[in-house]
Amino acid sequence: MFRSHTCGELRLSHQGQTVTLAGWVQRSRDLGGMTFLDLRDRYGITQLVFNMEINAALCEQARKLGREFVIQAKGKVAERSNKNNTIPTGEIEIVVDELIVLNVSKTPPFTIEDETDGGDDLRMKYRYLDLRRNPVRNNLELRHRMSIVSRNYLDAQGFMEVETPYLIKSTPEGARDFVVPSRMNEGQFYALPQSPQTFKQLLMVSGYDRYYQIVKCFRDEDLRADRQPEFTQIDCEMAFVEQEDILSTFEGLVRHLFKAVKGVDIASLPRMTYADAMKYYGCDKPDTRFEMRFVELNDLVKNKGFKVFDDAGLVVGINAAGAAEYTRKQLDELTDFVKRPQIGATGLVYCRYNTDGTLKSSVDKFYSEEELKRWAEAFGAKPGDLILILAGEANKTRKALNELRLEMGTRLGLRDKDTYSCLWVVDFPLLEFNEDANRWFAMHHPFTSPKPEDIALLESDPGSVRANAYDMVVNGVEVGGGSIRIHDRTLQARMFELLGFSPEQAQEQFGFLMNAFEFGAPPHGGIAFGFDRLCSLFGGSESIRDFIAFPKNNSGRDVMIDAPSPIDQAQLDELKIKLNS
RNA sequence: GGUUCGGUAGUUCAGUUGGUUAGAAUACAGCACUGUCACUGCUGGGGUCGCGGGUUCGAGUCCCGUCCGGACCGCCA
Repeated sequence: MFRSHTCGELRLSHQGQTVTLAGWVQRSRDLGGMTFLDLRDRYGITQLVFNMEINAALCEQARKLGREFVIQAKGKVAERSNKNNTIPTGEIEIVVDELIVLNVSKTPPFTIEDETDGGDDLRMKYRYLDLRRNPVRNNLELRHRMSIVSRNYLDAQGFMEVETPYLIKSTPEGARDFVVPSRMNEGQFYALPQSPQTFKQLLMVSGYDRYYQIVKCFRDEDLRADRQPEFTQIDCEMAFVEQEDILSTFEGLVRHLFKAVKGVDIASLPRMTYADAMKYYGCDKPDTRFEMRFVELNDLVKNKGFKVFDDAGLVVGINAAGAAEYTRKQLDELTDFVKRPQIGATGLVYCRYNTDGTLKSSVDKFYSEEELKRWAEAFGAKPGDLILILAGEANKTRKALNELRLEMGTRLGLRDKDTYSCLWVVDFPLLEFNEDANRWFAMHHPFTSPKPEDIALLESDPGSVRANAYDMVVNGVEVGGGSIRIHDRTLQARMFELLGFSPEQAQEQFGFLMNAFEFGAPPHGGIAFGFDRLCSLFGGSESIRDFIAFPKNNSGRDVMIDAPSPIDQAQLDELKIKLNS
């Protein structure tokens, strides 16, 4: 062994012991007559000391060591005369009498410190150096804990981890597939799974009635801070269950994770229907750390001569409690915020409830103080509050107000990252109509079952059919989602028909699943959690990249290994692939 | 596909109305220093101002294009 101890474990109780440590040179402090050297590994930092009077040659050797040299040092644990109570090993140091350089290092392009001087770009290029830094390592350690705790919980609940293939079949629904050419089957391609969806359903048919897998999934879509082309899911499926069984089982998982990893007790998760989420928060993943619910004003504001409101499909607002002191400048900022093309509102109406009880609005030319008072009542506003109102086409306006609500929540400090508000959003629509393609698409996926009481509507009004589908939302982040599946071949075939598949196409794409359903498929359903997102949420970060050892950048590139990259003509030839550019 | 912000020393950044030899901090190298722990002090080296074109007597600075990176919209069953 290269070491008897790690750099994080020696204490005063080890005083006098001869130890051998190995690690990286964090920093040296050369005082002339003596040299101090901080030795670092995954576990901590231990100070080595070299003294010119005791061993001049060794001291000279130590002075030559550069940052990130890998060394092995043997010596005696000694009590420090000047202790450093900022680190756990600060009471001791190693009086070194043998020093071996295991490897030299070039000067790293950025400092390997908690507060590094390196920018994101550079740190990604040298990710293996970035991973030496404490903040990044802590994130990966958190991820490790999360995966262990999840596995233990699911194992204790009788779930069995089964691996499913990565080289599978491309399917038309959903995200764009990553494809892999098959050398042995000329002109044919595998696809990487967007999720193990069909396989886990087949496992239910096989009788593995509690399945899980912590598994990579692949979607070839544009990226975001919380989206990578390859990401990890905690993928689960259960047989002989109803929606309620799934919700309680996986509510249990998340509460257990919060308790075991963060020491946080989470109350039983409230439920909100999709319809309510859209009506009161303007999105299907509301951040419920704060209220500020939407209040619709159509009845109060129409036909008073204000054209913007009269012409609007929906007039809806929020009450920013305690924000009445907002200045003209701040209100203009908010107006600019909602008018940005990404948000798309045409303007912002405010109504300030002054602390003296008077009301002041940007539209008080059209509305009397009496009417404004009624607005305030509708919002439950109190003196000192600020009402913000948007108007326009209903869906667009809700979406814009959702952004404004989140912005106000941030500005008013209502989105503390150490506060957790979890809920289930349930009763999602089964289908949504896509104008461009002029057909219905499954909102969750084509295997999601409709609510039994809504099945008749499939024929008359497909858009109003609710699904047995649910999302878990924490602090405005969709951390997981799932559904009760269709296990009946006839209903599944009807779904494919609604989605515009001919029976032949359905058979070709999903025949394996529908055929399986003819051999005794049990009722089943499941859920998948976005593991990277869950980790970033627990770690208090917006970006999932911080919790992935080797992430991709905004354009899906790995800048460290420089992938993707062209391949040799010989490889293309072997695959019978001809590039047309 | 679109919007927006950025690219200047190894690194993080500053750089005035377009005007002298492009600066600071940090890192690095050298010297001095026996209790430091962001050691300290002194000295030094270090620049294709992303790239290409244009305007101008003169461009890091203005214009056009392009490449790279970040955030976002579309997209993400």
